Amino acid sequence: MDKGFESFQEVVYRSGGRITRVRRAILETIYNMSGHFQAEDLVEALHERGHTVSLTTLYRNLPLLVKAGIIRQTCISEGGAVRYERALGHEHHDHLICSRCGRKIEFSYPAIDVLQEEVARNHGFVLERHHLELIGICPDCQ
Amino acid sequence: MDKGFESFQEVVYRSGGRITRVRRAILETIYNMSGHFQAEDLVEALHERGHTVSLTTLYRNLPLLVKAGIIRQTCISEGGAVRYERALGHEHHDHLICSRCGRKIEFSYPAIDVLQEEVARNHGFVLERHHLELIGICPDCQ
DNA sequence: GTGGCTGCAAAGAATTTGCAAAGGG
DNA sequence: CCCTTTGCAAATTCTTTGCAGCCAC
Repeated sequence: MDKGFESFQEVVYRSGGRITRVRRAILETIYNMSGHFQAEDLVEALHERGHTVSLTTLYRNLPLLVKAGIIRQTCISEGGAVRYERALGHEHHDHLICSRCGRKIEFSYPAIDVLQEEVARNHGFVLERHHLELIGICPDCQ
Repeated sequence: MDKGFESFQEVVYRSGGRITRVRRAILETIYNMSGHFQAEDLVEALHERGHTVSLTTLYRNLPLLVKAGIIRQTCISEGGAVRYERALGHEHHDHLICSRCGRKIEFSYPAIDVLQEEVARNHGFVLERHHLELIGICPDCQ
């Protein structure tokens, strides 16, 4: 819980920034977000919790939140806005996505990660992260 | 070569459309594209080959080209425009991306595909396609 | 010929930037 | 107190739509 605040604080201070009421509110609201969200969803969630934050401010803070490891961008290919998901306390995972109903299932499969490391090593890369998205038809839609 | 024309023609006709000079030009230009490109790159390439095609028309044709399997959307997470790559005569592959210099390396690793099939099966999904992106630091940037 | 296609200009959606006022340390 | 942050409005960027004329079949 506090872990996120500290790393955010560190990122902010290190870039000459300050911890403000708005930033605290954003952080707190993100802790209570689940699933994928875009900038506008987050503003809405903030409003529901009684905080008034503009979209502009949010857009300015998102990069800091990513850098602090509080959220991460997802690679879900749905046209339009950039999607994020909580990263803190939410292990890395990949997605199975139904192309008919859009249902998203999170999974992780260590054996795949091992092979990815292998590919990276073969090319001399030091792997930082990955995005894997499996698109298909879910049982209900078949 | 002609294979692409035929499948495009089929998609166009099946939706009550017509094969026009502009569509032929787009198709021909895509055959000569390499790597990733966005709508604007394609218009430029068309101009260089002496064809005048508007961005509007291109945007209207991209979905048809995707449906015909001529191009596919890539999942490269760089903010901004949607990226495509040639699909025809260009086997499915995944990407290794350097987070420092942006270099992109294509690879394919059948063993990973096998495991992906396994994951999908475990969840009752029928797999249609996938996107895999490995982000790390390339040998030159280390 | 008729109905789809094209280009232009204008509308839209998501994100960014300029600026003056508010607020953190 | 100084300098960052904020919110508003306006600007940008990418994409979509409306409409009149053009063109494929």
